[in-house]
Amino acid sequence: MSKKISNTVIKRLPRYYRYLGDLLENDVVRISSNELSKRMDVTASQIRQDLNNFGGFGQQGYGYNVEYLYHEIGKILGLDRKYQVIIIGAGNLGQALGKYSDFERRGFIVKGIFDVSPSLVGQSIRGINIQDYSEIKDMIKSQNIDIAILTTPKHQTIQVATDLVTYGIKSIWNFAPIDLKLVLPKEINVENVHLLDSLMTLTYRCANPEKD
Amino acid sequence: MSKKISNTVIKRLPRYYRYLGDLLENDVVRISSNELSKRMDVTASQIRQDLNNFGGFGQQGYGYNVEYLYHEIGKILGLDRKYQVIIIGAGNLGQALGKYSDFERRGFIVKGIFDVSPSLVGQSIRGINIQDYSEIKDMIKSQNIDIAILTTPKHQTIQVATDLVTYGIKSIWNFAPIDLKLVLPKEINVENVHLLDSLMTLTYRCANPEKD
DNA sequence: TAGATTGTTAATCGATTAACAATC
DNA sequence: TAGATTGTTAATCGATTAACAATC
Repeated sequence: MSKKISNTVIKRLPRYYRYLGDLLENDVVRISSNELSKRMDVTASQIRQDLNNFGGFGQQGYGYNVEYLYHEIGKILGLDRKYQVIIIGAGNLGQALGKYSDFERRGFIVKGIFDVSPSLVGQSIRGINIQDYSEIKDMIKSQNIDIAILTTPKHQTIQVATDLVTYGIKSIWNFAPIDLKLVLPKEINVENVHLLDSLMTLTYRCANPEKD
Repeated sequence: MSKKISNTVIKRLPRYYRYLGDLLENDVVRISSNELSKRMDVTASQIRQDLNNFGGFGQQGYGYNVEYLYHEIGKILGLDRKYQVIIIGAGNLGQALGKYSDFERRGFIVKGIFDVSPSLVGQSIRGINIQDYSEIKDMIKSQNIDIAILTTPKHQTIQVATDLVTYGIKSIWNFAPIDLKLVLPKEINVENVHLLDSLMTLTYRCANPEKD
């Protein structure tokens, strides 16, 4: 299938998906790129260009059917299936993600939570036992884990990620302040959430307000 | 002071800051754009262009002094001061952020955590009492709060954000799946962390692996 | 001084926007 | 059919990379 989709486009897809989901909730049946562009504050041209990377989902003179487009983008994003995930690192963030029921609703099933700390192992998060890190290999092999969520301390993260890849993990959602992509084989999918980086762009704006 | 800095550049600054911090920890005294470019996997040209948006921090024939550049970027990012923050929404994520001590180390001081749920109000997170949402106005007025962290449910978020702005909040770190920027006055700083959006770019890559 | 490396200008590349013919 | 709106090509804009003179 055709040419490479640019990263900028891919990163916009979840936002389209979110807006279409809202429209669907509000029983909106059809929408034109122009109307959507006003709501989302992007150009209609960009919406049409973005969508046409994946196919012609609209109809001249009519616009887009909201429900159809929503589901099509969902398919493009891989949301037409469930994902088995594990969480590595049962600290504050790991526990919070484990408890976050929105993930489950979206088809992300937390099959295990792992840590090395004896004080955490054995505790239960939403009915999921925190297991010792040493058991992770078995879990990955036996349970067909799709995604590993990393909330490990910075300096252990590279080792953990390398292990996981050895055990067969193909996709990592990484919360540690490390650029894993640079140390893992390039076919491994890595998506980073760098919370402090995000917060720093906010403090940048505090320190450098727009002058108008 | 001079021309507008583009968003793409601003978003790269925390990453530079992170790498320089690592170098500093490892007692590296000087670094050239070329060497840094290899470590970070960006072009040396881009590093020099980015930095020169803010001034000439290097020296021909020598490169950049790591400690100096680290602190200069810190200042640009507004990290040369403390920030008083409050967290609104004491659910899993709000609590995790409240407990996250790395923020404190970076100068973000959690002055209060707020929720509407009677079962949460009165509980204590790292010595900080969860207060009823109705007390938020006083807190903002009396304590000079710089940043509000929003981990509220989707459908309450716009109302909460609007209130906060009325009470004087200028900067919002938003975890709710809503584009606040579109509903708030444009001088309010908003930085979003859309966790599900991020996860969806990962599932996109699961569903559409690179062919080589 | 000679070598190294920046700061900065110019060239290239990619992403966004505009325009419009195709078509429902 | 006439009006609306897409899909798509062409034009513009901005961001990245290359090149090199300035200079430490």
